[in-house]
Amino acid sequence: MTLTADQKRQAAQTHYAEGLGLCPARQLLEAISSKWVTLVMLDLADGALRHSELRRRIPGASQKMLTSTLRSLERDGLVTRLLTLSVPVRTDYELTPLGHSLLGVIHGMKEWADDNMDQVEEARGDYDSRRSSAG
Amino acid sequence: MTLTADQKRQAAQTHYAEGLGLCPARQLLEAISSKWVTLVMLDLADGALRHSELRRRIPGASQKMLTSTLRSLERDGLVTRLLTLSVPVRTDYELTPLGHSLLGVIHGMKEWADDNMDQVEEARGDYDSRRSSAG
DNA sequence: CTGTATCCTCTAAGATACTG
DNA sequence: CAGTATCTTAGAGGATACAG
Repeated sequence: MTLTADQKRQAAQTHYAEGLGLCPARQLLEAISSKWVTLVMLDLADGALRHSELRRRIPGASQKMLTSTLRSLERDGLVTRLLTLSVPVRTDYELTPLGHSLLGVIHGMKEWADDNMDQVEEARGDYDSRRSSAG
Repeated sequence: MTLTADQKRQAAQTHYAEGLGLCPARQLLEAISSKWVTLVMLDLADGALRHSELRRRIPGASQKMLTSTLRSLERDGLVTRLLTLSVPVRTDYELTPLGHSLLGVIHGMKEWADDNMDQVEEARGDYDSRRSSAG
């Protein structure tokens, strides 16, 4: 069978997008852009914390989201999980060396944001007002 | 009226999450984690490009996504759009100084990813095999 | 205390078709 | 060539209830 131009283009797009998913930088971006990842890592920067302590520090995260965030961090080798089988149970989370090194990148982003996001805000305001008025 | 403990907790979570949305670092993360943003910015690093040229370089992005990515970059003051009313029309996109400075952060992420994502990959493999086997 | 299972909502991303 | 409008879908995030 022959493909139409549209079908060929779409196949090329799909192929490219699949390759993109394997790109290291893309994977990193997807890992750290999930909503609570950076907050958890920043809280763990100074040492291990219990699950309940993390909940206290990040009240916006539901229990489910906190657990799933920690699971993916553990899976990625960025955080270790230490389970103590007492009554009641106790779990401690701690950054791995790899996690600590990633913290450097996160701080870089945070710094740029603190220095420049007000400019971005301003640009957004300008753009939006140009849109709504006589444009 | 009185609130249950659950209702109070949830109100606190909502309030916290709203504040989080205003955090500069969070906003930055949301801006650059959208799928095509970094690719577009990297392609514009060496100079202005036309819309059609960007499409050629990033075949995975549909026309709609490329346009909407460029719009949000323009709105954020990271990219300028120059429209030339010839026949056919021509538009050129170029990084602003602010956009160039953000490129530094992006390169930092890319570098960390190139250096360390193989370790992450390995950790994922280990974690998954531990899950599937005797655990 | 910590973690799982279920159900629900909202939106980013994509497919498609059309206009100046 | 560049852009817009509409429809659909997959998945992240959240609410709730339950379990070891």
